[in-house]
Amino acid sequence: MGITIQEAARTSGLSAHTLRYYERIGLIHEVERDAAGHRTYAGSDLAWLEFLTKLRTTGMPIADMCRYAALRRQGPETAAERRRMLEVHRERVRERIARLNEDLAALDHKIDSYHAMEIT
Amino acid sequence: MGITIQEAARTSGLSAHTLRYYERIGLIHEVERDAAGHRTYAGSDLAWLEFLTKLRTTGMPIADMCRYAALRRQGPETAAERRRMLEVHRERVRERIARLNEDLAALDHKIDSYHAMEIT
DNA sequence: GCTTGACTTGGAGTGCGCTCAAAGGTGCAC
DNA sequence: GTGCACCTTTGAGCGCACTCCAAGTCAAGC
Repeated sequence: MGITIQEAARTSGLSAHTLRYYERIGLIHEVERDAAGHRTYAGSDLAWLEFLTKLRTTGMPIADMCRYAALRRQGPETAAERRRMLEVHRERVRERIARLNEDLAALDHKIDSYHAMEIT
Repeated sequence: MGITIQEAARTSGLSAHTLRYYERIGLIHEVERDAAGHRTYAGSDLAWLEFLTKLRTTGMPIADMCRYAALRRQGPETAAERRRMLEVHRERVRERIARLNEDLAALDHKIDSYHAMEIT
């Protein structure tokens, strides 16, 4: 029961290096070990990793993710605080998407002007 | 004619440090100097900076921006290549927005589940 | 003339998020 | 039982994009 670090790396899209690093800084809680001392990742670990990578790709700093992970380990009484963290983060993501859309429009405009240059 | 580096910093949203850094690495071409050797930024410099910051905030690496800047200095015969660079970049930006929207939806879902926890 | 303050330079330092190196343990195939 | 692949650890190193420092220049105000 539980998959190796290489399999977990392939599944999560992170490197084995990064998985160990995440555990070291407390982002992932103590992964189970087999008799040889090798890590074996459970389904719950993979689900958590998937959520973590969503936070990462949406730009949450590692430090905030650590804070979230610490709250999660403290138990259900921290649920409201975790929710607030996510809400604040969501707002930032929304702003970033809005900003990206604006800049994308400017980029479109610029590219159009290059096309115009080539035609004339 | 031309504004000081501090004013250019305020206008562009970059720091004076960063403006000098950008010039050093060739992102901005030799800014005019006054009698004292101080930089004086022209309107065209500010327009270029504004465009550069759009490239940055949309995630273009500095190295690519340098390449774009170098092509631009070479003159109009590089227009097609610059356009292609922007088109490639635009595609990446579109993908990133799409990915962010997906992750935003997942975040919404997660926040909803926290709300559900609190109600029950 | 002296202070003040904003500017100049080259090079070193910083923070983030990994990424790798070195040295060693474990278990399976032959 | 030897080789090999794959795992372990601690701690150092890296790439990016700045960011700052030290030492110096210059113009204006008193």
